[in-house]
Amino acid sequence: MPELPEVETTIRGLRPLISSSIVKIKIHTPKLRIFIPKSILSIKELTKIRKIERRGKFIILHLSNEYCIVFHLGMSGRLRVFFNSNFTKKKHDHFILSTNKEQVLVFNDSRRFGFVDFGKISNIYNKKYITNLGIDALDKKLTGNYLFKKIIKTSVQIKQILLDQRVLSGVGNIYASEILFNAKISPLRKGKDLNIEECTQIVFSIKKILKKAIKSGGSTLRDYVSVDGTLGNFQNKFKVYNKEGDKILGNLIIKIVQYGRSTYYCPKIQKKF
DNA sequence: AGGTCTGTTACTGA
DNA sequence: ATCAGTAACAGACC
Repeated sequence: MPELPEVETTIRGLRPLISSSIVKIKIHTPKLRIFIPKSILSIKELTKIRKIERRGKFIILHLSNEYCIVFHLGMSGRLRVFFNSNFTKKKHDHFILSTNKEQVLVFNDSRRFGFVDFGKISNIYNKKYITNLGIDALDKKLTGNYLFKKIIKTSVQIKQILLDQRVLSGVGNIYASEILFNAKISPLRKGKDLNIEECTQIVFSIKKILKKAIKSGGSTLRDYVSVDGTLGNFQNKFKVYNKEGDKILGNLIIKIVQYGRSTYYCPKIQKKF
């Protein structure tokens, strides 16, 4: 589930690490979606964490030496920060970083679809997983006109387009349904059939829903928690996700499968034609 | 026991 | 080249 709001909540929780220095790194499980580079163990003691950046669903810790550590949370990845004295290693704690301020940063990921990467900043920015990213969903440069131009020729359905990180980055399966409900656009509409006004509405809804979700600390399904262990709240504000059979003003919410993923929507409110 | 799940990539065949 | 469908990754949950 970690989509943009959960990743952004995580980043905000990591702020106390800024200007801390790394004193120890421990890899417990090298084999995640990609292997954790062994070179990460060569980080010199007292290298500083300079700043923390989000790109779509990626988290980048910039270090003082032109290197950086990248995290992707996949489906079940979580980053937690503990004080030394409060920390005991748990199941699926794959990567642990300790600082000179008695902080412990822990990457836990039961399904191991996430990853930890490390390298020179310039090399990381040239990696495919970064260069392929479309404009960040919360970037001011994401406009209705951008979306319109990007999808003008495609017959892919809009739900799938929103999940395509190459078009825009940050939206995942849950928020895609919520966004399209908010925009009153059917998930089945094809990209090339959407006009500029509809694209503008969709972009408006993307920003509105994602910002609202960030304010709620993201959504907690199963066991997502933020860096300090607090739960997200936005799942209580879902209008359609996981609401199959519910009614909104008498209109039924249904579940369909698109591209192998579930989509929830209200056909009465989100008309196809 | 079997189906489902929040992300992403790679492969197939049309 | 583009698109839809499927499988893969690995574990938890129902």
